[in-house]
Amino acid sequence: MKFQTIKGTFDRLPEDSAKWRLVQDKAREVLERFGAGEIHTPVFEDVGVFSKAVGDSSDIVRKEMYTFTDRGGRNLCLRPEATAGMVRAYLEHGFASKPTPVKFWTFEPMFRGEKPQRGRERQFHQVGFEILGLPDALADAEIIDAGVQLLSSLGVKDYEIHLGSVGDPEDRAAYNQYLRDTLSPVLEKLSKDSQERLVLNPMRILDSKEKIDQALLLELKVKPMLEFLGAEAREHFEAVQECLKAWGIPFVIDSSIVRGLDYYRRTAFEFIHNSPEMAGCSTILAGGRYDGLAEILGGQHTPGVGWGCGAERVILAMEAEKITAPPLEKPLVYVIPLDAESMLYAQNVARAVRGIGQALCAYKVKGMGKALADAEKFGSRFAVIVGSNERETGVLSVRNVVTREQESVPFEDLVSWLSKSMISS
RNA sequence: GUGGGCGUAGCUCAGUCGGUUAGAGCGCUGCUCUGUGGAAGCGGAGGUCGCGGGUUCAAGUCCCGUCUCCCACCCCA
Repeated sequence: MKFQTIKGTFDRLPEDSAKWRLVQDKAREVLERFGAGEIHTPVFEDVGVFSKAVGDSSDIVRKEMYTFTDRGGRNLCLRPEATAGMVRAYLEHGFASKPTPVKFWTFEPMFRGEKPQRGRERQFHQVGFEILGLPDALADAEIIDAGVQLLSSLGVKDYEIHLGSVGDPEDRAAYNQYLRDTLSPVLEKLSKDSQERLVLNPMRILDSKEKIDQALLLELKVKPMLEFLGAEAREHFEAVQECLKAWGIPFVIDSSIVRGLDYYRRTAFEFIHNSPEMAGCSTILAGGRYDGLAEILGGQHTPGVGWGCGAERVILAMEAEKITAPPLEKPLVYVIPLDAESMLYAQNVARAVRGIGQALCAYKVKGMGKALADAEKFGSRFAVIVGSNERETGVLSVRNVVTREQESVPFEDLVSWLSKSMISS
């Protein structure tokens, strides 16, 4: 084979479509009930939209973005995440003058040059939901509720909501300073990765997988971020929890939640799936608050909260929980021409049926047995047999593929006959 | 980006100690078979044994490199 999909990408085949369609349909249904409008931003944008929003120090910008220059010399990139583009669109189209809040939902591919693994592709797909214009904790809670509703509508149950807060920028700065002050004296005792983290992003040391790091954190009794929240951030964090409790949404406080994207403020959360098959890709939905992002993009201050939900991962989670999607529509009829002379007539039958449903017609004349077997292989409900008798009389032989009952139906009555049988079954 | 595992037909897999023309089942397809069911029988198509080099009289098999996918990291949805 000369060509194949490039690393980290995959073909989504017809046999995969039922699950994908379910995810997309439920996202639309659930999120539009929250009042979200469907939005689609371009897959490529000015690289600045993401490098500014996500942060130059983030791994996504530093080593995972697909950037390129077009023929006009423009510096572009394939979008690595959804939020920045949606905020850019919000600003560009003057959504600030629309009633507040503005809610967007989307379902789009994202691109990151990561090393592929299960549940981790270079082109992956996210459902996104954003609420723009509301600084209130109520919006944070609502957006988490929307995530819960989406997963519940898909039948996904075996997960936990981890809730944390990264505070306001000054809280985070103070905490990072605290970490540097506390850990610098013992720099040599940290793992090599964490020594780098201490310079670049000290908070990442907290969720290091290295035992020596964790032991050291314990030994030094390093305080969690949550103890550094300012009064307002703390109040906000507690208000979010109050809402969730009031709505009976279970969650666990997780002070180790660290965002890879710099624009997050205050609330940060992750929905983490429990099944062992999801090890390594257990975060199926994640998000938080990003007040300040609009200003970074050159707009006026616009608070916002949102999340992204990885479609590939949710589908893996559904498979782990043995959830199946409803099958896609099967052919209503399979038309069988019995001789070469009936071919056109048979096609006419199929064309008529397509007014109300899916119709297939055989392209070759085969033995009756083979043809009926084909009707079943294609999954059709009825086989319509067209031979010389049928052509001469205009009365078709319609056979139920499952029950094998057969009756004669005049061509002109076929569509209404089929409609009736669809209702009665 | 680092470390490890895998790779033979569309799918699931066999292939001995390195030995002649690389096999099976399923699937696809043709015929037996021009008016009623998935059968059966007999055929056919489909492979650069992931790719490239090396060792050897001889490589699917041994060695090296490389790519993919998978696993653990990094990181993330």
